[in-house]
Amino acid sequence: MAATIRDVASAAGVSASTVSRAFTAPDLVGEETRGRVRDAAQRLGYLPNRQASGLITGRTGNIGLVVPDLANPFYTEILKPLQSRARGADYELVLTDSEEDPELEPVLVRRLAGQVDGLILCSPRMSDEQLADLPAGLPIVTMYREVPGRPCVLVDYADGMEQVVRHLVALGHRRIAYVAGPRGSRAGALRREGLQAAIGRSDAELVEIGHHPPHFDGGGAAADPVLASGATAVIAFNDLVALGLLAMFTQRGVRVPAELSVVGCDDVAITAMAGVPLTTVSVPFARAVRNAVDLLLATIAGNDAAPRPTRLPTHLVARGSTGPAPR
Amino acid sequence: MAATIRDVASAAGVSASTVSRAFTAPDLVGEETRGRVRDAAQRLGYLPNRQASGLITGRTGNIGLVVPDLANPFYTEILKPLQSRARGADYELVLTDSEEDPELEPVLVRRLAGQVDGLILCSPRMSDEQLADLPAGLPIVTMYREVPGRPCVLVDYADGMEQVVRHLVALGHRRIAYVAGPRGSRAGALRREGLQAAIGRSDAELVEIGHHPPHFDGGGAAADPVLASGATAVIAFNDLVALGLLAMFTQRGVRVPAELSVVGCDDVAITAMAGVPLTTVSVPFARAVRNAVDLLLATIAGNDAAPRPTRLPTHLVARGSTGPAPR
DNA sequence: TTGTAAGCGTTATCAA
DNA sequence: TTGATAACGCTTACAA
Repeated sequence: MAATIRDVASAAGVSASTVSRAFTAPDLVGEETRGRVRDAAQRLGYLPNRQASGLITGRTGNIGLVVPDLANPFYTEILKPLQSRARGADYELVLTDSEEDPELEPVLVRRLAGQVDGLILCSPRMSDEQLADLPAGLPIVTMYREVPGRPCVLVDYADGMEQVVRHLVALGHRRIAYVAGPRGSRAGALRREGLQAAIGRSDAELVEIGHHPPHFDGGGAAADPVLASGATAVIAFNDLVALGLLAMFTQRGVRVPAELSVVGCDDVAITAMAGVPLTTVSVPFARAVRNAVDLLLATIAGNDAAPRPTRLPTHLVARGSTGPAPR
Repeated sequence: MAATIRDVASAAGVSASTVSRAFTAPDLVGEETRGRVRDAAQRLGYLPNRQASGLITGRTGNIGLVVPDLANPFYTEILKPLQSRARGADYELVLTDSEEDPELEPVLVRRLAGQVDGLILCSPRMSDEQLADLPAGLPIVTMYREVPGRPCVLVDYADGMEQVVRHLVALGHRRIAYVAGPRGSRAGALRREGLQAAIGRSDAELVEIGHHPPHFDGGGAAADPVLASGATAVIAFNDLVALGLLAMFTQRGVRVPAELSVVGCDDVAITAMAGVPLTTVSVPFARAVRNAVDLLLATIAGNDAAPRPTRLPTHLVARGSTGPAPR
């Protein structure tokens, strides 16, 4: 059995309370005593039992993450920085996949509620009502979704789209296709708005190709409609769709970017590894997740700052998939 | 505040123990009573406090996962099936990145020990001694690494390499290059052994290109040596390296597979999305992780089966990056 | 079938 | 600066 606080106490010849204090409030303990306690603990391999301390302090030492789909690189991209920052603050990370199911999400949140000190909801799919109905006392930070009264971290997709349009127009493109993502997507709505606004300010025109699944195959399915549209450039909902387009264009013998330019969105790690390196809108994943964790920790600590959402800039990364419009 | 077992008890007009039993051993409770308790619990939104029950049962309801690098798709690939299976068994998943640090791993394991009922160690980097020194009472299953006395899930890389060699030889390749991974890699050792054995049985020869980092950039760096080697086919340590090779070959104007065939290893999701779809050795990720979870749950339950490691088959997936050897 | 009471390992309060 | 003691919310003998 693992050593308990009492084992350490008797080994060090002090009471359990002193051992407890030696770890949680060292300055309340005499220097010499503290040394003895530390030694005894070391010798016995004592580690405080988090369940027991949590029972009384009400803290678990865990933070939870809920994402719609762990198979989507967009969501796994944040894992490394998130885990790292959590550990830095001495928290463990509890991971949950909501299977893109809006109804499952609130259930998962409630289930996790007792086992974490706070939650990061990444692109939650649940309705605004469900989001508002979440236990008020539970610290929650959302990413990529705005929730009134809760801290959230957003990225400026609209501006990213503006940059894309400027880039394409500068290259001479005047007819630009857009492959939309799933119908209900909030991120999609933001991108489209930004896109339409930017197009409106330019002398180019936008051809909407319609909604497609946000995966590689979705891009494959959209390729022929894009070719039929007569556009010289296409902007995809996200990088995976762009990669799907790219693959199908190759299959059709359409050269990128000589005949057609392709732009993705998000800049997940693999975009740079594609056959034709993808021009895309870069989301500052590491920064976003750092912000989210910091906001969450502040909320857990009771510093209810951040009434305004944090909005992070995006920027265009021009790689090999875009070039001058063909004449 | 969240409702406690006492709140439910008084709401249902029974004692706390009855409420407890109604959830943990329903058949010990009268039907009518059970109904009243359930109703009251529902009404109050009661969820048992895991810390409190864990304190007495000694269970946490968590299983931990330790991986070397959360930014590596090879490790994120298992997340979805792992999380899913864990949830199916009513466990939460606690995620940890060991930063490829052999010394950090045992520390993390010990830290997690108190907070999980068992651990899955994915490709642990620590030494055999450190592995053997881990707390004996802690249920642990390793993936991709054999540990005497512990259940582990392995995949048959040697046979995968055998299949690759047969495939390439059948296509007429007689001079085959191998780009090795990091020097200490155990997976690499297995692959190389299988490779050498298979080459030995064939009439082809193997050109070893030397050790490279197991990432996209490692592949880029290996590309020129491969070209200089005169090989007509190259097998890479893993898919990322293969993708790096592919990209650099494209840059050098070398056509794949017309002039050179390329083979990866693992079949992470992105291989099928590369510009030239990659021929690779497929690791049955979902099956492997299901096995690992099942072994872990059995070990937690005290069914110390599985003295023998589970060894899963791999299979070659021939895609577009391999073709007949040039004359 | 149900209730009473003890105790899991810790922290917090209070007194010394 | 330290120690007794009472919680925290739950499960589990044991008794009824």
